[in-house]
Amino acid sequence: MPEKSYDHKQIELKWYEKWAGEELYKAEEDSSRPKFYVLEMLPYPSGALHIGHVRNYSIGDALARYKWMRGFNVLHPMGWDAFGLPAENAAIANQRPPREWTLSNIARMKATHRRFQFSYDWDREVTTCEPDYYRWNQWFFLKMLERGIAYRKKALVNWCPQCATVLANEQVENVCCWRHETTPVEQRALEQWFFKITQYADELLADMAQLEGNWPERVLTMQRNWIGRSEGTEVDFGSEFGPIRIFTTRVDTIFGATCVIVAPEHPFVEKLVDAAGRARAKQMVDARANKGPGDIEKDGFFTGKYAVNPYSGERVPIWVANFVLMTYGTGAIMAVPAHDQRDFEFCTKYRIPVRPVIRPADGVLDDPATMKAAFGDDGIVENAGEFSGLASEEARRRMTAKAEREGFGKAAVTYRIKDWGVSRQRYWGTPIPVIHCKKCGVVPVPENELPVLLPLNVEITGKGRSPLEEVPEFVNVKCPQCGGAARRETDTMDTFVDSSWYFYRYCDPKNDRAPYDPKKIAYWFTIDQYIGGVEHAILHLIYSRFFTKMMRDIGLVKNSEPVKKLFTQGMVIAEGAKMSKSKGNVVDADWLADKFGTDTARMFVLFAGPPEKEVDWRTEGAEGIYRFLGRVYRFATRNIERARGSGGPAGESDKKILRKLHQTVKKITEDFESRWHFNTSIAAVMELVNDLYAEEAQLSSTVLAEVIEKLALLLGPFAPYLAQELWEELGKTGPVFKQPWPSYDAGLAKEDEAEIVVQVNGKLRAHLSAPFGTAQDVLRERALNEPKVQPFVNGKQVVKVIVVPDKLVNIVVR
RNA sequence: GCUGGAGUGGCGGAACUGGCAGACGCACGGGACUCAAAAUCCCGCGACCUUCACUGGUCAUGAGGGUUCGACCCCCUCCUCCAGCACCA
Repeated sequence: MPEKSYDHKQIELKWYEKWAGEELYKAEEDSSRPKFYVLEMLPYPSGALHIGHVRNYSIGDALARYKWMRGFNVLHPMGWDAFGLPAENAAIANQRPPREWTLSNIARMKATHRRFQFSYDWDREVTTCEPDYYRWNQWFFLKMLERGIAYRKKALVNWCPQCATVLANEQVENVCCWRHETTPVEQRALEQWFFKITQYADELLADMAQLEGNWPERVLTMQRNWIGRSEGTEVDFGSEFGPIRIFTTRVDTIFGATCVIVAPEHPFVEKLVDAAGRARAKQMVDARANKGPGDIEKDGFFTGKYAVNPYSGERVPIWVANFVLMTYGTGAIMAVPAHDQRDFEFCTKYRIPVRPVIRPADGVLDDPATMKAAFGDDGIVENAGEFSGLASEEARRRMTAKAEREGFGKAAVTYRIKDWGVSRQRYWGTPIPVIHCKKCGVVPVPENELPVLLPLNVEITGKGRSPLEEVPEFVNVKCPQCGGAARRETDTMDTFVDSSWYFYRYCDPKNDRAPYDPKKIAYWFTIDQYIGGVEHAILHLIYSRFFTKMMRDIGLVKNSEPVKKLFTQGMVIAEGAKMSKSKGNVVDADWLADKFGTDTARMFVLFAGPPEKEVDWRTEGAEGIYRFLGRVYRFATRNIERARGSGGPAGESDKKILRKLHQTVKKITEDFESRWHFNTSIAAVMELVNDLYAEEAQLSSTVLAEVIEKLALLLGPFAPYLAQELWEELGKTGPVFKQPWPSYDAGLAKEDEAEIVVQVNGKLRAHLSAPFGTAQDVLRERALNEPKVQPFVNGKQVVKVIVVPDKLVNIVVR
């Protein structure tokens, strides 16, 4: 029974070929609904694979295999595999585009767009550009257009000069493009397509209540901040040019308002100031657009005009200032320097009076002459006419009521979230299915003409116009309504549109009449467990919640939320930078899989740390995993003959190993059920194998057989190829991960005797072992008589002895 | 600035409910096997003190304080790092 050396290449290739094309995970609809797990692995048209995906994949894959072995019928929607497994779930694999189509497209994008990183062997089947997705994205777009959820308007939008495209607000980080972190975005006024996500702002917020506890708190916090709901009051300040409407959450402070400030982009600026003033305002807008990360100095000027406070009748100056945003509230504010820190800073700079009108419940009004900072808390309103003496909250209520009664204002809710700009001037992405006709206006492409596909003969110039504009066959069309000459829309959709609903398509991937059959969705949804990266907390995860609500309103789905439980794995960091698709840093994972095999690569990624934590990517430790797998393989192969025999000594070693084995099964089972800390699961298997090496010679055939079999099963989720190979070596057939997960015997896992720790004043002094359930006073006596304890107790007074049954004795002396 | 999260050996990380701090792995050192090397197998590996040695002890979980018989874990104050948001009225 010579051992075999571990040849990962030969093993993995063998099973790769055997499994190719097989539907290994096949979920069927049955009376007990299977679990629905989704890994965030998107069939982006641009979907390149990166290490973050590899990690995500490894976590989800191990988990899905485990669930599968537990008898859960897991729908595990992987159409392709990061580490060289064949398409494992043909049941859900997307219907692929014709191969030639895909390859020519890729070749073209590769050739013309160097920035675009491809890291994967495209000759293997990889989901890339999907006419299927285009079709249904377009279908949804038309439905949204009908309902006014998709609309077009001229708007100030974020423009990345490097990408030469428009970006959504969500894709702007630190005023720079998410793909070019040092390139500030510009503001441009362009005709753009939008999705009215603001219509769902309230619901997106309210429904978070049902996600509480099932989604990571930080994701919910981020979404809450992003939606940014605040309740307040809109108030019209009168002026000779008509009312200037401001928004405030603190109308109770309005008697302290000493000026009105409008944003430099505010439409009133035109009327309020002369050409010089307009130039100055323009300057402010530009300065803000070009500012780098960090603060800009507060800056403003007086317009020379005044507005009237409708509550007090007081005339206050109107200013223009750079810190007031056109994109929030009404684009105009009242400045209450005494009770808002920003206003305080601004007004002190320009010597605008500070007038306190709120005092703490048990204090007095601040003295403006000595104030160092604004008093921003609620309190008691003073010097406010009929409202004097009221608490802030009550004052707000009554003041708002008065505004409504007298028609100069109203209660209002403002959101930070803005409508989702989906227009992109990129080549890849779903073409927006509308036609512009001089006579008929915007005409939707008729449903039976979908999908509108991308032309292949394009040149990608990066010049700031969609490359599609340069393709006359694509652009010049007949108007579907009047038949006259018309132009096809050349903007393509943000790829986040694809990712907003792709998991619905998993449930019905071959449907060619609709994106999916609502009955199938009703069966599968809501997703039980979604696994993805934190980096999508506010992009993808808000968009897909919005899409679900939109689809529900169209009558396609019944659920209001797409995902019941969310798990966000930590990002992969390398040399201080996060690994992401847009940077194309993919080499390491491939290199790892190539050098040590996919089993080692997958297991190493899992061993690197707990999955919710960030990991610093370094490959030094991978050899340890490779060594470990080799140890397992050699142990199994050299003992396989012995394991087939019978009998042998049933000695101490047997007992010890059996106990360790059952403890290991218990530990890994628990890790899978609760924490998903696979790093400790793997450590546990390593411990078991270390013990096996120590006891190897003394083991009986029976125990060897049990141990090798369970080892194969335990390794199934982490190292599927090796596990399968061991399974075959054992003379068993069929895929190892279709075997039931091994059970453990709690009795066997238990130690014979409890090991009791003896402490003196909390310091460890001795160990003793005693049968489980030994009486407290017996433990107490034994501990006190322990020789190693004597020197610390002698000559001292024993004050107290604490006994924790089966665990510990602590002797307190003085 | 605000909101989350985290600080444990040379490194990644364990310690799950307040009960043996450093599991497991990497790196490193030593030994066995070998003509030799690789591979493999075995042993050691927080710091300091003590002992010829066996051993024994002290200090250690970012810093300081508190609660407790007992604190990496709970509470207070502070520091540092990471992430998200950042003039949101």
